[in-house]
Amino acid sequence: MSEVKDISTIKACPRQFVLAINDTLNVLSGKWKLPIIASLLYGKSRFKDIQENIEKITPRMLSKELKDLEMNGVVKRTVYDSTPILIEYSLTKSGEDILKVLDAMVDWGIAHRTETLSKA
Amino acid sequence: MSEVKDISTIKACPRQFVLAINDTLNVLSGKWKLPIIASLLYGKSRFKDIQENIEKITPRMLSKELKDLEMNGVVKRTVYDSTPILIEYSLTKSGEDILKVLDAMVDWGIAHRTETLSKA
DNA sequence: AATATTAGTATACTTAAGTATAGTTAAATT
DNA sequence: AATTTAACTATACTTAAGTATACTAATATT
Repeated sequence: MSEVKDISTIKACPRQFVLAINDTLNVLSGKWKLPIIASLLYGKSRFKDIQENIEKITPRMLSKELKDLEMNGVVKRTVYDSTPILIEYSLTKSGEDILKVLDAMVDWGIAHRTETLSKA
Repeated sequence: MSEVKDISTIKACPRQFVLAINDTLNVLSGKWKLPIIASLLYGKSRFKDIQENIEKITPRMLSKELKDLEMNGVVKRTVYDSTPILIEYSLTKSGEDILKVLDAMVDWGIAHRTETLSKA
């Protein structure tokens, strides 16, 4: 019934794959990262813009998450030395490329809903 | 410098896309879901097997997460009415298909590391 | 001169996620 | 008859994630 697998016959998932997946999940998980990235996918914008775009996010969370994303190389913060000073956030190349992951997620999510509904 | 966009000109992300992405993130987020899914990708197995496969997971967490994944249609729990009773966990079709999402994540994660290293 | 705006920070708090440890039921083995 | 194994559950606890509210510094507007 249950085939007993010898541990040595099991292909291990290469460590770098695991790391890569975790990196990706890190960038996407939490309550606000996705809304922020989505907001930036429509173009660079300022703190206030993003805050108004995302209902109910507090400046504390927005600030924290932007810093986080910046540290992870997903978001770029540019300070324009004009008066008044202007600060703009934008996605890096990697940040834009994450759209491919989101596409895969949309596909799976939709297929999954179809799949589970057909069995309900 | 910063182009002011009229809100009405911004394409909104279709609601179903957002839902789909959130469904997907839900299935993957948290400390243990991915290890559990990875473990099941190598074949159906029993509670004890998974527990031994995943170092440091407590039975409480494994139980909780398996229930969660089952409720979300990703994992299937089969009870064999043998003596002793045998319980096996496996991935559903959807559960297996999530590999495509993981592939996209691996690709992004690796490209992202390359990208950020080249700039460091 | 008083008020508003941008881009945040500070402090205290609540809720959610995960951990530690022990216990349960039923049958199997010694 | 006592111990072990499988598949969990229960209770209490800790840590991480997110919220609420107020505040600040620098400039701009009225």
